[in-house]
Amino acid sequence: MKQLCPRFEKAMQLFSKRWVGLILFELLEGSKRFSQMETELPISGRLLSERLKMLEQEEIIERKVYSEFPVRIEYGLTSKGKALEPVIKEIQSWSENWVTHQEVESIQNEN
Amino acid sequence: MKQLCPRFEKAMQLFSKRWVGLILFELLEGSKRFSQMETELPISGRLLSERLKMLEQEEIIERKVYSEFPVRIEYGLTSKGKALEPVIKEIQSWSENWVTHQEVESIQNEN
DNA sequence: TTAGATTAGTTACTTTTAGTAAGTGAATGT
DNA sequence: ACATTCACTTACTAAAAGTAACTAATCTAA
Repeated sequence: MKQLCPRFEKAMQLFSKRWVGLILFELLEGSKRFSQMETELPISGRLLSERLKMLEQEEIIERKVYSEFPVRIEYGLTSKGKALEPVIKEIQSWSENWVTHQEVESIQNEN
Repeated sequence: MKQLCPRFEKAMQLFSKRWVGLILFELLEGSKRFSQMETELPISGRLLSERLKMLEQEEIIERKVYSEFPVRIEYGLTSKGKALEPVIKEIQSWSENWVTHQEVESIQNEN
């Protein structure tokens, strides 16, 4: 097996985990709370928690605890995370140009 | 659940399938044969076959049969596939700037 | 004419990851 | 003391990925 590019492989390993793209898309709008993301994305608490933990470990997002009542925890992008904006924008732009109406329908019927 | 952007969701659904990114990376260099990709990527025949079939259905790649001996089958990008180049380039650029040496080591120890 | 080589897959099986739904714990308000 | 809210966990089932051995079609050489 050839070595391609280890950094690219690592990046793809991250990016190709389900929901990571949508989570980053959300967080590019600004910091969000757990429950807010759970509502806005078609992802369960279990996986959201798992992904946030992983993205925090990768230093792509950071977790901030506000000791209010009820407790408020906000997730936001680090500079490493913000640096992913062009990637998300390119995917967005491709999807607007190339993903057809039909394809969008079929994804919706699944839910 | 909010509606985010259905086209973006569809694109991410594609992109977040394991190996899709690496397959596209490979094909941006030019058309490739099945066995060549199997050698160059850390992916098994079973999944490579599955992904190529799916990408063909999505009209991102096309399959060309050359009736030689032994039979030659080449996979290449369509214009929809080539339009993904900026996405791949942005991921590549991010990975060069932000993926550390350590992270690259850890991925290699897994194999 | 049959045995071997070559490419592009497929099948059967195990392991890992994702999805669902119900439950937990800390902090507070009534 | 009891209910409420948020941010998760846990236990379980379903789907996807990984592995290895096998197949079908075509030609070539003995």
